[in-house]
Amino acid sequence: MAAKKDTAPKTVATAKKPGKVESLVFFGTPEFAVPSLDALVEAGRRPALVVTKPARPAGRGKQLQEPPVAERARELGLEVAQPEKVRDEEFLARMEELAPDLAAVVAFGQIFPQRLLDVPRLGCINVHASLLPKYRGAAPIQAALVEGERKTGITTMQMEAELDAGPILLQEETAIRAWETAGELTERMAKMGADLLVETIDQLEAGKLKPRKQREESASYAGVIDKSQGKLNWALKADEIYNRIRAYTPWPGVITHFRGRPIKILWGEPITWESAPIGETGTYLGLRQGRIAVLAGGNTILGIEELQRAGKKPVRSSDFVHGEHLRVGERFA
RNA sequence: CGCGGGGUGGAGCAGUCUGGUAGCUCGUUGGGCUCAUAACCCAAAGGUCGCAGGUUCAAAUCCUGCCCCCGCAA
Repeated sequence: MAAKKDTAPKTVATAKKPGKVESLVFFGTPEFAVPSLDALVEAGRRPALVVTKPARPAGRGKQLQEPPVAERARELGLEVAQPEKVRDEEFLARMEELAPDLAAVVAFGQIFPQRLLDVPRLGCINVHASLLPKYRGAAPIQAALVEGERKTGITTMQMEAELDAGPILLQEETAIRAWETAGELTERMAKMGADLLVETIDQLEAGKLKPRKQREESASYAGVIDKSQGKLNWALKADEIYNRIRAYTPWPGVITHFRGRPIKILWGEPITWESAPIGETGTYLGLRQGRIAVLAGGNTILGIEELQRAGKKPVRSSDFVHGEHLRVGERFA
C-alpha cells in the first residue's frame, strides 16, 4: 500500500481536551506485558489496536506459538496486528492512519523508528523493569539479580529514539527478596508495571507528570540473555553463583558438567564449612545437610540442593549423590 | 507432522530384540560388629513395570492408541 505520505495533521477531533487520551495502541509481546494489557482494559482504556510480534516456531514439539499478548488480546476481543517489523511501510502507514493519542509499550521487543514515535499525539510511553537509567535494555530483571541488587523497580518513560533513554515519568521501587528468582520477580514486576502504566496515563491526562531527563553518566545496559550465559564458571564466588542461579531461573538455567555430561543446577546456596577447604574450584567436598558442597572461587562453597540431568527429571542432591555414587574429590566443570 | 532421549520400589539402572516367579548398586529402617566411622556383617520394609485397550495358557517384554518428562532448537 504505497500510501501517500501526507504529513499534514489528520482530521483531529475538534473539541478534544489536549491531554485527553481517547485512543491508544498497545505494544507488547511476552508474559510480562499481559498484566499491563489487562490493566488498561480494566481501567476503561481499551486499546484500539494491540501490536505484538508474529507467531514463531517454538516449544519442544514444533509449532508456531503465539506471543502471550496476542492470545490475551484475542480473548479480550481486541484487534491484533503482528507486523514482521514495525518499520515496514505498510504498518507505519496503518499507524499514521489510525493516529492514536498515545502508545503504551511494554516489553515489545523491537526498536521504534522516529517516524513511529512521532505518530501518537501524546507520544509513546514505555514500561521498563528497572530503575532507569540503570539496566537499560532487554534483560533488566536478570541483570539486577546478577549484580546482587537489593532493590529494583519499574520506570515509565517517554520514549525517544535511543533505547530506554527517554525522560522518566514515574518510578516505583521494590525490594528484591533474598531468594527471589527472575521468574518470580518478573511476575511480581509485571503487576507493578501494569499499575504504574495506568497511573502514568492518568497523571498524563491530569497534566501532573513532570518528566525528568535521565542522568546519562549513571546509565548501564543489560543485554539480551542467551543460553551460553547459563554455563557456570566455578571461579566465581558462591554468592555470585547464587545470584546467577536466581537470575537464570527459569531460563536459561545454570549448567555445569559432571563426568562429561551437562547438569542443570536448579537450586543452590552459599554454605559454610568448618575447616576452610583448599583445592581446585568445582571439587565435590561432600554432602552437607542434603546439599552437595562444591568448592567455588575465593574458597567459598556452594551447596547444591536440586539438580537435573539432560533428559531426566529434577532430583534432590542427596538422591543424586546416592544414585550416582559421588566420591569426594570428583570435580564439576 | 523440526530432530532426539526417556517413564521399572526413595535415587541410579538392568531386564524389552528372543513373552515364562521383578533383579542389581546405592539409600532407608531394625539388628550385629567396632575405640570409632560415610567401613563391614545380618535382616526387613518398599514396585498398579506411565495410562488404556488388544494378542496370548502367560505381557515390563509383542500390537494399537493416549498421557507425561527431558535434551537440541527458540
